[in-house]
Amino acid sequence: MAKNFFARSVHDVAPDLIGATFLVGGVGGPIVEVEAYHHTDPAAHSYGGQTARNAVMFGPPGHVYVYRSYGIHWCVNFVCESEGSASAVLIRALMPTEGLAAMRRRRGLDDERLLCAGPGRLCEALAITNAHNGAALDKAPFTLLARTAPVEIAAAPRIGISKAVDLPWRYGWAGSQFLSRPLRPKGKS
DNA sequence: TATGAGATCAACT
DNA sequence: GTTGATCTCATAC
Repeated sequence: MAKNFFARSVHDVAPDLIGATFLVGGVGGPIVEVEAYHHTDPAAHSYGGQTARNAVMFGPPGHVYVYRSYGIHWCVNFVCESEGSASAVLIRALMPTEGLAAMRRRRGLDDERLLCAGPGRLCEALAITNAHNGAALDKAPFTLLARTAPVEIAAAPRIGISKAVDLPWRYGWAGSQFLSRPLRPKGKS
């Protein structure tokens, strides 16, 4: 995947990541769910300026920002358009297709649908830790392949945040069985 | 099925 | 000292 893929607005990059194949050490699959964050967004880590934790978000695009959430989980972001804007895309879920045995072993689960349905789960399945923080996406152990077929993308409000809750900056593969939550913003079945 | 609390740590105030 | 871009398990309908 071209490096300048990430040298664009998060709102262009985020939808384009849906359907792109993300592998760590050959383990992973097509991304089905992401969320966009940039520094003008009160819910973003980069909101309010650079700190020790979010320094990677202020660095060059095409890199990985990893942080610990709730003391337990790791979450991965892809850094975008760094030109003073410090934005990133949170990878929330993907469809497990490569290295299923490794993912099942790491997660201690059989249910394919739950292997990568959520940021913390995804990181555990792909063995992502803060050791990867700041690493470049175009180098080992990472592999990122642009989607080859068009996909139906839906936007919805983000999850698990307390600020800017209504901003529809969560993007997902419509109808996928591997989302952390169904995408329909309103209404039920 | 639905709701609620606990786990556990690094960064921030 | 407080707070999360979360997940899992237990208990209650």
